[in-house]
Amino acid sequence: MAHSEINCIRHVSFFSNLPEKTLKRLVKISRHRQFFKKGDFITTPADPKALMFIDEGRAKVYTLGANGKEKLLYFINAGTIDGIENLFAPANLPKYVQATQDTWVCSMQHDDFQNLLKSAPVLTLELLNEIGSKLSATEVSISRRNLLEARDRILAYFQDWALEAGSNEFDLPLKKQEFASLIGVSPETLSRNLRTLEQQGEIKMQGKHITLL
DNA sequence: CCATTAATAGGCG
DNA sequence: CGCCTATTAATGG
Repeated sequence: MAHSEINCIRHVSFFSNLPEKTLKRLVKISRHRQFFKKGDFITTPADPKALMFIDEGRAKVYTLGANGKEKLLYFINAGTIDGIENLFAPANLPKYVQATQDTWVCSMQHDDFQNLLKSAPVLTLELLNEIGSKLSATEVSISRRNLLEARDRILAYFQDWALEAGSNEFDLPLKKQEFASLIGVSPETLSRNLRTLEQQGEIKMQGKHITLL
């Protein structure tokens, strides 16, 4: 199926409610369907990218910890955007975005985007809302890492995913390895905690299929 | 199938 | 809890 530039923009929840006129202007300043194969870096500290969104595929966003190990920050999936924060602070923490499967991204240059913001108040408002929700998501993530024990961090994520799935049963949306990195713990520790949780009757687990009890 | 990657187990600091 | 290593499971070609 051919790539529709306007639909590509519209699929981004952040943009979907904008008037047609604004969408067209967004299309105009966008670079479309840039391909990255699995494992490719979409963004590195040396090559920071503009505001971008995933048209198709999936990528992980991470920084490096003191020991050089990667610390997973979050995933970006089809229809989500990333890089908003760069509009305000060009140089922030070293960030890597790496495709975890074949991925197509569309992107915009910050300058172009900012110019557009000046003449599109609705877009500006949407942008603020997006930033707000991202900020609170980040706060949740940080507080979980700092305040909760590994065991409770795991359960916190499980509860989120159960809510998303609308069921007590769901599949892990990532590899356990990646989950471990996300909650700031080694794969071994995650594995041990999962086993403990199972023994305590908190969860049931068959591979990636989790049941919250 | 074989080869590679992911997950688990156990020992130890 | 992290790091290391061994073993087993899952995955991909």
